[in-house]
Amino acid sequence: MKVSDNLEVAKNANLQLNYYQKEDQVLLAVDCIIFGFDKKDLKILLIKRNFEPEKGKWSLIGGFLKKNENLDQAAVRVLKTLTGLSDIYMEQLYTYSKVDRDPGQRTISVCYYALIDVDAHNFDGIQIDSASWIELKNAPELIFDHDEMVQKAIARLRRKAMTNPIGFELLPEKFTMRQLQNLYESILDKKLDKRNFINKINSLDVLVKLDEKDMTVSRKGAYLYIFDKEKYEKKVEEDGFNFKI
Amino acid sequence: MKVSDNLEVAKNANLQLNYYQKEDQVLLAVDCIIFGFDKKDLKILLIKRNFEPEKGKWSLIGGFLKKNENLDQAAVRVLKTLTGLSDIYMEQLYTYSKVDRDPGQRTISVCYYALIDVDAHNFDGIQIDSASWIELKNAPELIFDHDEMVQKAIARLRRKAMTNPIGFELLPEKFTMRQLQNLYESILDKKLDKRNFINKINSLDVLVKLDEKDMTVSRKGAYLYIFDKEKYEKKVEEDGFNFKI
DNA sequence: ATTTATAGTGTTTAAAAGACACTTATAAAG
DNA sequence: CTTTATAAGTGTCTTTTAAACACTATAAAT
Repeated sequence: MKVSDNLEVAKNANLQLNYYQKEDQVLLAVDCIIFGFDKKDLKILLIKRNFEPEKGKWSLIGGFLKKNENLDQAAVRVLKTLTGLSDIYMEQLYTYSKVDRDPGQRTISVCYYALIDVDAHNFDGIQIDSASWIELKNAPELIFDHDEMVQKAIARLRRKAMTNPIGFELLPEKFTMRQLQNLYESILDKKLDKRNFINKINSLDVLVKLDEKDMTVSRKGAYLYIFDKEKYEKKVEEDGFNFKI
Repeated sequence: MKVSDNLEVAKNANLQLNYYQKEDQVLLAVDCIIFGFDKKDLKILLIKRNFEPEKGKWSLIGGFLKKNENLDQAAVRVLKTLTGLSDIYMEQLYTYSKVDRDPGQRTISVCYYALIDVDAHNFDGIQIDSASWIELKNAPELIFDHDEMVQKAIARLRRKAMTNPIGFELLPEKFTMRQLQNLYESILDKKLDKRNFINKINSLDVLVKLDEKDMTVSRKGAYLYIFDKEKYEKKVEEDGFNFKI
């Protein structure tokens, strides 16, 4: 008895239970672009694959959707399993489906991106030795269509960071104006005018300036700020406020 | 011999061929939100399901991904099969995956939206009697998570139409300024100032004003315009031009 | 010739974005 | 203690873009 016959038997028996007959099933992968910001540079977390196919090459982290979870949960699980991190900003990006995108097996990949404050989370939790933070600019070639995914994630991050307060997810809770500006300069990949940037940010009126200073950055030190999420949400709700940089 | 046993045998035999062992497979559906613009109103194409589950209820059109095609191709095929239309603007929107979203069977749905000029395409091609163009504002409740999909599609269309020349996909090749304004008013669901709108559009400098007039709209008649796609693309390439309404 | 319905047309004001340079606070060095 | 070095902090003017606003023009129908 051949494998295919056996599958047919199983399928046919199973189908009595289902409405959608004879449709093809596929493997659903979840791949994650993990962005981190480290003082001056935007980085992504990559791994050197220690399994086939494409063993030894650089890749995004990923996993497979399980029957009893939705995609958001799968993305959270993948991130948690491989980095130990939880309670992280994640967002679905796009679904990739080229027929031969994965030479191992027909696989569709739903891509997510995550934003992490590299400093605040100690990375003892990283479950894989082969994972490294790599500057976006120096990123190596990745397997499959992962480069395409990263490009789309950067475009999304760029757009989204200009219209939503997600940049703060990449910063420590307390940050200086210069850090915030550095972050936006990294995301947009261009220099911004310091005075215009600060005026802009202040006009949004969603930061709280602390008395505390960060003395590591200069002789003079720089005041620390925090993002006032409650205030932001209240403004959105009450005045239809639009975060816009 | 139970079905599950049989499946296990088949699976195990099969796995020698595959890299990714013991991962769950799922059904991948493709659902389409089809937008049409009919003189004054933004509409979507809906069907009354004549099959289980949820037979008799309103739904988006959809189908299932096949082994030998990617998602874009599946979306094109679904649209073609059910409406006879091809060469239509389509774009992937989002992937929906709630565990119990489809009571029939565990199904993940990748959602697309399409933009159609209702007038230009004669709908003799429509393959299903049960399909109807329904004004967005009067749309009935849809099955599963289809309402959520439509909401997201509207949001996407709104954003995208403000920053890309996709609105023209919803209009006849030749259109009046008023039609274009009506379209944007429908998409944004708010009134726009006629003079400001025309000034804005003219400043973009991507329309060609024809000598021809549409005499059906008023005694005076209204000049017809066409979108100059070549000019637009040249501007984008050469000057980094940004379509922005 | 008059009516009627919609097309077509500019200017002024307000708001937002962009360009631009000097002073200040503090720690470290001497 | 004085000097020095370093990045922080701060405002104004100009340009561009968005928004408010109302009358005239055209052609068909009567």
